[in-house]
Amino acid sequence: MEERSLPRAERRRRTEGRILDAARALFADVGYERTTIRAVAKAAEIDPALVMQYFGNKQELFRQAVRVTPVPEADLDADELVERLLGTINLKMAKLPQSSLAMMRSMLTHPEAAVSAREVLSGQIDRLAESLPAEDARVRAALVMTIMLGVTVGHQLLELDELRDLPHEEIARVLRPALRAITAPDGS
Amino acid sequence: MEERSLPRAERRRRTEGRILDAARALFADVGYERTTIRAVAKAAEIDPALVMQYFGNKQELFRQAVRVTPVPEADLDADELVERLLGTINLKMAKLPQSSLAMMRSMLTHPEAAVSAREVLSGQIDRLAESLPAEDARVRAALVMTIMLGVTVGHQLLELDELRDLPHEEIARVLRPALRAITAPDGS
DNA sequence: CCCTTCGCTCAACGTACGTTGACTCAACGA
DNA sequence: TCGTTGAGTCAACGTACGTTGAGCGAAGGG
Repeated sequence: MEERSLPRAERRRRTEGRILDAARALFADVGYERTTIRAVAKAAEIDPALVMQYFGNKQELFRQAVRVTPVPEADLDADELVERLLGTINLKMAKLPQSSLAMMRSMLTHPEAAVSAREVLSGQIDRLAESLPAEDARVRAALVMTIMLGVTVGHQLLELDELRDLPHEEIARVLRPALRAITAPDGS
Repeated sequence: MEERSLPRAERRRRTEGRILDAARALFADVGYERTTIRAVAKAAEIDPALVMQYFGNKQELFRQAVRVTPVPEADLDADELVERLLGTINLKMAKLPQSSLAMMRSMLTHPEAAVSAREVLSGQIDRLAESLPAEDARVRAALVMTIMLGVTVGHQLLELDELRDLPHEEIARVLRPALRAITAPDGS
């Protein structure tokens, strides 16, 4: 399959994909403000104006780039959810999805990214809180999620030397008792 | 003491103070990129050009605004350090220093803020690691600090509903066992 | 084969920003 | 009192950005 003269639909799909990939990479690396339409276009090897034709404006490009398809999960108990969370750190070592990194990178400085981040976190807090017995379940669930947020930020975005090249099992091993201490108040 | 006609030195001091206060507030609220010299000047009720005369450029203004005077602390053991950390959450309820919030708000999108954040965190990780017995002290210290980072981000910057108006004692109460689980590996 | 559709480029507009240089005027020192 | 210093203002420059509209050329349908 040569580069030129593909069916129109296919050609459109590929171009849109290249734009989204380039946008995700840049949003994840430098955040919303420092990512320019021009830079996205150059990375996707097209003209800046084409980005506008595809997505209308920068805001909408960001929206599409970070759109995360929520994975419907079966009912899990607290311990299983904690393991699932610790597993996402694993994922992170091999790179958390660019869309998530893009959202996290921008959540402190771009209002709409902040809204998305709050929504995603609240959703996960709700799900975790449901499987916690304590009456302060929401507080505990929120703290678990902010802990994961902080570790991910330090590890993936700030790239702290102390965590950078650490086998994910070790992070999980040290973190597990801490999360358990929150999810299982007085020893389960 | 009237507003006009103060001694020159005093007048200079006050103007510089107003600029720095305005800059800190804006950097803390919207981050480095969205904070404009013009907005800082308007908040300080002066001309934008005066900001340049005082600080040279935006980068240097940010540097001065977030400059944190590190408090030299006595030697503390791990438990005392954890309590100290939990206490800073207390401080946060009554507002963490604007300079710290400004740095945190910008750390994911402004390279120099990221460097500062890493330095501050590394310093605290070092200090905490010294008072931890385990051989993986640095990893444990790093995780404790990223946990505090995440809770602070969720609480102060993202302002998650679940944490927003929560008495700091409650956060500390739930968080304490988790931090202890990391600093005191197999029960101290 | 021709007309339409459409992916794509090119050149440009308007704006907001950081930054600069010339200027004003009151405080200051002799 | 007079010349100098320095705080503060004003108008403007250059630039980078998001965004737009006209146009080109190949694909697609009749």
